[in-house]
Amino acid sequence: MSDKLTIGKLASATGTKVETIRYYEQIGLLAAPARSAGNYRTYEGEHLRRLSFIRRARDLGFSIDQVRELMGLADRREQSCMAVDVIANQHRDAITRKIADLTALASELDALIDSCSRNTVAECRIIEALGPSAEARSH
Amino acid sequence: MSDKLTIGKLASATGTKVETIRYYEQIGLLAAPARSAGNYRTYEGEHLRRLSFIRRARDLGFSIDQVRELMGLADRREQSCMAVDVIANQHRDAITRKIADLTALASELDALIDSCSRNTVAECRIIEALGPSAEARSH
DNA sequence: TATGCACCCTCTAGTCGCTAGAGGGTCAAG
DNA sequence: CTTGACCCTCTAGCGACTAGAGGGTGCATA
Repeated sequence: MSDKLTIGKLASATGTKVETIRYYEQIGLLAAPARSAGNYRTYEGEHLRRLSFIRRARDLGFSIDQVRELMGLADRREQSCMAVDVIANQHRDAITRKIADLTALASELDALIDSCSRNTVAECRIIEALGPSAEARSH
Repeated sequence: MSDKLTIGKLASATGTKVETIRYYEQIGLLAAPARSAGNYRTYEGEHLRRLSFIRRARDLGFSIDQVRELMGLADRREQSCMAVDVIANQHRDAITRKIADLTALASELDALIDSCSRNTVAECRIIEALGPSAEARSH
């Protein structure tokens, strides 16, 4: 029933690497826990909750700074949900842009790949396509 | 008619920052050019062609190491195009995976955002959703 | 009791692809 | 001859870790 955890236990409970937990402590994202007689970190249930929050937000692609902001909001519970909503929406917009960029990239690459007809490199259309553009050559 | 360029000219001709060009030289991606009497880098047409190639490949999302590999292949022109095709396809696959991940992320975020009904943070579903998972709580 | 082994500690440096800044030198125009 | 745009090197910083050196701790087993 004890909720004391070594760093290794906390790591496997949250799917985080041990080094990453120490890193989060170092940058002040996760509070430094008490130490045992042998100088081992001893984590409590609250640390587990915080780290779970951090990991989940990180998995959703929030930056460390955004996570910090979200945790600050979560702690001041009287305040409006709107600030949280704003952060989530900003992040959603960034993801939308990224997907669009990657999709455009993918079709460019597809065109390139289609044009490769297993010739020697001298005739390789991919290499050609990556070369200097026609305008650059015309000067 | 001279094709000698200062680093600034090369930068604006290729849409690269001056610092980035020096960085490419430092990591051995772009050959070091001759120097003028005043120790300025003096680039030739070949440098322009190489840097254009690099920029284009980087814009398509190839890593520096992939660019290095592609340039090596482009130089051995008698050899089969297939190695180039392989690199391009690996990269295409990585992009496909990234798009899938981001799309899944986007719908998770959408669900989160929908559930936020502008209440106080105490009832905020986004913060809840980011908290420790049900399994973690049940232990 | 000794020994082995998994785990923990700190500290430092490396990853990737640049970017920024300090502190200077060069060059061409006015 | 001065101004200002450009160039030089060197070093450190970004984000978010990751890896390694060189050591200490804790527990089980022979």
